[in-house]
Amino acid sequence: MSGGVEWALHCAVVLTTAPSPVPAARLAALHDVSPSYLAKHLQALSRAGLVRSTQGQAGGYELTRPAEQITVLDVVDAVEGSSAAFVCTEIRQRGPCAAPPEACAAPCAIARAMRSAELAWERELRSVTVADLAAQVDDGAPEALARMGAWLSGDA
Amino acid sequence: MSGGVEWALHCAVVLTTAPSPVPAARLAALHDVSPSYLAKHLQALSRAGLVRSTQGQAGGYELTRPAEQITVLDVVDAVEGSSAAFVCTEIRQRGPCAAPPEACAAPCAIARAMRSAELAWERELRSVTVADLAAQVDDGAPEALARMGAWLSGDA
DNA sequence: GCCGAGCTACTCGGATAGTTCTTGTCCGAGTCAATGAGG
DNA sequence: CCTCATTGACTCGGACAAGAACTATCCGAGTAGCTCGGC
Repeated sequence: MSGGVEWALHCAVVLTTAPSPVPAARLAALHDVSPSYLAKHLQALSRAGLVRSTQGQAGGYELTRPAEQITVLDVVDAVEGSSAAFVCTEIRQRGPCAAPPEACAAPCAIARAMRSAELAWERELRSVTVADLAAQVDDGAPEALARMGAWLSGDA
Repeated sequence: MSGGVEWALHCAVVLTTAPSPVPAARLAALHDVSPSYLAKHLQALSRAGLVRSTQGQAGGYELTRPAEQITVLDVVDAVEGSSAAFVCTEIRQRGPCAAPPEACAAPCAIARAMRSAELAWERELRSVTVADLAAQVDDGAPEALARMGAWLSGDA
């Protein structure tokens, strides 16, 4: 899985506390990661409609919806692409013992099992929102999130 | 996800019906895939202890356990490697607002959410055995599996 | 003091190289079965 | 007819290239705010 998913999720969590737009460069400085590369992933979030971008001075990124309405799956799909990890190439229809096409209306048993597992994975990620993550962070280290929000808004 | 997982699963299912060892070349011919590349994945299965390999004439691969004792997760882990897809790089400990190391004994909320999803995925794959897959194939197309087994053992 | 045109500086967005991982291929080491000679 | 050494061919196993995807970077298009002159 792409490592940018982790960055995007952390950005989404800290954006929860920022009242005004935050530039990508500042988000990168907060996490000490490559600014240019982080920008790429933030663009993916923007294309998916999770964040809104404003240009010019005092511009940056901000969430478009309340954090309670953004699931972890939304962020992962935005960065990774929503395509399934396992793709069935229908090899049962190939070779000397190929199954007739009319018998292949339904996906094969292997594809069904893999799809079922992916659905379980998605269901789990859909059950956690960015707001939940922020609440857990605040439970573990109170005021840490607030300090980050203040740092993003104000001083260097 | 690696495409070889599909090949390995199909091979495991058809090996259910073969009483004697089957060479990799014949498995490749049955599915009309690259023999050399399929051999690579069968070696992975062998390293994981799912299949036994015998050399020389009349050699080939055969399952080491009853198909009821081989889960889909076993095959996927053997081919893909059992490492987690999401790896937390602990970026919370970096940057100007870094969390103190003593507060990071437990994994962060993001890593927990991703891990939980992966566990759900693994649980689903662990609940399906190769025997289940074979039974479903036989339900959908009766005798198709038997025909494949006969082709593997005997004629060209 | 108020308004507006111009300007500057800052922002995002997509197009551009480098590196790692997956895909695909090949040939050598080892082994089993068949074969033929000998007893 | 039985035994056994030899041969042969077939098997796996790991080492070797090609392509794609991820990682990392840069510069141009566009915009918001600030500045300065005019009214």
